Amino acid sequence: MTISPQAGPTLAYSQPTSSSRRYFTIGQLAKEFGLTLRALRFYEDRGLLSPQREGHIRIYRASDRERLAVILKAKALGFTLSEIKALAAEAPQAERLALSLSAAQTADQIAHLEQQQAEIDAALRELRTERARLLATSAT
Amino acid sequence: MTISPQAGPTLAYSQPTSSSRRYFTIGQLAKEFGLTLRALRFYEDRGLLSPQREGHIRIYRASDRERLAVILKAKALGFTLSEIKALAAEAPQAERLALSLSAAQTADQIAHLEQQQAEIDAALRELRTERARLLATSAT
DNA sequence: TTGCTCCTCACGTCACGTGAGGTGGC
DNA sequence: TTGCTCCTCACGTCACGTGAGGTGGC
Repeated sequence: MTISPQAGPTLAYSQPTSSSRRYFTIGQLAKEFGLTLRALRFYEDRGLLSPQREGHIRIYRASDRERLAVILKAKALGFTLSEIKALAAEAPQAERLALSLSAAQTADQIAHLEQQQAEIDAALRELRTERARLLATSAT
Repeated sequence: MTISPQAGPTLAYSQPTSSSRRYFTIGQLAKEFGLTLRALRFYEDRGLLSPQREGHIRIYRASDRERLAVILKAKALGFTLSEIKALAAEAPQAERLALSLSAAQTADQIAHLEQQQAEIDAALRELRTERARLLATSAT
């Protein structure tokens, strides 16, 4: 969950300890990351993951698992899946599993989230006032 | 944009001054509230508005306009359209254009928004750290 | 045979956006 | 005739949820 220590404009997960296994089923990854099978298949459909196949069955490698971690990290930062796909595509060859964020892109996303934050703050202020009013009224 | 001064668990817009006109076209309401025609038709499709018709053309009355204001107010508080529909249906007969919010519902919505706020706050913290790192790196 | 995990459609949800193709009145 | 506003489909977008119907191996 930490930003990678490498220099340069990249975000990445540090290698988790439990990745000693070489291959993962869709069920294993879903459980580990708290996702549904549908979500994992959807990420594949959107071109964000491309596990190998053994017949019809998906086989995820350690690199797929790392990439998934990066995807979820970026989602937590508020990027859409298509933005994530683009950011991953821009990443330098040596860091195919990371995201490439420029200072400008980072600033854009900050502005975007600050906007949402302001809307939620305004709603919360009103709702708290309203709740106080309701409680005061019912107590009377 | 203020909570109605009436006693009781209701939220409503105060009557705006420009409602001297008795009827409105969809275009007039869209412009006034900063919505698209599609949005207004969509609210109708979801059963939140039911303007009259003159042939095929929608005719909105002052009461429709007030109801729209309530809908947008509730949306700003983070309620979904189906929640808004339910809240409007629960409102007492005499306040058909208002929303009926209980203290419990208000508390639920506050909790919901606080959850979102926490996620956005966490994302913002990371993005600001990352931006600072990017700027420091590029300055070196 | 049951139970578990995996698979591929494919429609549903949320709140609209975006044409396509057409009408009515100044 | 042009321009404006209105209309009804109906598919697209976003990130999946949710069955339906079927397979493979212990």
